[in-house]
Amino acid sequence: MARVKQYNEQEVIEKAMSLFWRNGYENTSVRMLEKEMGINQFSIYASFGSKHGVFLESLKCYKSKIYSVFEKLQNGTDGVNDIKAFFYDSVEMPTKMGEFDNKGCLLTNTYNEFANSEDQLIQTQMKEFMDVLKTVFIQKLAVNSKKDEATIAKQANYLLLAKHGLAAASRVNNKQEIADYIELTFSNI
Amino acid sequence: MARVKQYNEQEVIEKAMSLFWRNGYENTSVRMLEKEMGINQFSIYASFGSKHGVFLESLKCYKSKIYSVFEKLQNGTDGVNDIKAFFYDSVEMPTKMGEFDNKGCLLTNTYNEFANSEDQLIQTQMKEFMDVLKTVFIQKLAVNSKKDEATIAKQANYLLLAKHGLAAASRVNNKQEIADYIELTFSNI
DNA sequence: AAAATATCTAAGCACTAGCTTAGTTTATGA
DNA sequence: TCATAAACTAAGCTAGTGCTTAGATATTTT
Repeated sequence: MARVKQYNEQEVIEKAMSLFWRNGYENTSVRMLEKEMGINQFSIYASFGSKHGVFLESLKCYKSKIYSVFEKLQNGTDGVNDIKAFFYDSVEMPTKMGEFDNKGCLLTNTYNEFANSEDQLIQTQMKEFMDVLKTVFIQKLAVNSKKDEATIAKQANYLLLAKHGLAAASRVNNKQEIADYIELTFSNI
Repeated sequence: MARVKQYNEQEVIEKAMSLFWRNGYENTSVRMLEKEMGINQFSIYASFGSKHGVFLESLKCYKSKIYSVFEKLQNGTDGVNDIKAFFYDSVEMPTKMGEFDNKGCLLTNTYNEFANSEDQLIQTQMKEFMDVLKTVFIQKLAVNSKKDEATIAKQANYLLLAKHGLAAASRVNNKQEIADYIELTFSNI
């Protein structure tokens, strides 16, 4: 060994995540990452290989941050109400994480931004995330319910799309409008 | 007068609109516009001033194309069902217009893409569009209904956000999923 | 037919993107 | 103590961006 790294990779990735969350992937340049992460481009490429690599690590970092929220959803015993609480949690997450300028959920934002992209890696990760979410929704919808499978499937799809809409909305609309939206969304279930 | 234009501005704008619709504003370059419109960059700038100018004309062109759908919504006499039909029409519009690769509504896509932008002109146009839509929704919700104003306002907001979600969804989901989403969206209105 | 002038072509402008590299600095192990 | 090797700095690379311009081409009016 020789000279030692003057930065902590976990720390700089958190800063990168915050920037990607604020601006999305395409609207974040490596020069911006440089400033935000507080390290030189050389160090970025030495540690993460590419802008894409930084983004993948940022997604990983985000997932670990929201794990508690997702865990709460999974461990809940209140069926559909757990999903509703999850919607509220998703919207409030940025504030709770101290990311006051960030809007919506980084994963859902990414899902939307990469919807028409050819980036298979991100596409696959996002599809996995959505599939897991859908499975949990289906489980929750089945709790204490006499709904048939087809109805549950429809409602799960509905909630998944509503979650997309929420991500788009939380970038534009105010808290009250979002609350109204969530309440009406679940009044249909 | 001297030499005469070898292209029709209306025709080339329709091609530009199609490209912007497919890719969004940022992901469409002037070189791509050149190829799609079939004219040189000089001609693009001579006719429309800037990429931004081409985009504004494309939005105008799109608005005129969807006028019939919007007219149908306004002239309908079936209250909420007119809005529901409008949702279906919006999703099916690209297909009906022969734009099989295009997804969602160009205006809603633009609204989402420019949500966090500093482009005042586009922002204003989009806000106007959304305000008009909201006003119509409110009118429709009041038809043959005893709902109070507050309920109508909430439902109008809800439907506006649902329309956003639909635009995002129509870029990813299939016809059946979208139909399920629309049906559930209106099931409690 | 020729002068006038608008249109078209293609090259190039300044700038930013993601990424690389030559050369310097600094902590380490012998 | 000093060669070694990793980390760092800063400059630069290629390719792509929106936009401009010099010069060739074509159509119209006199």
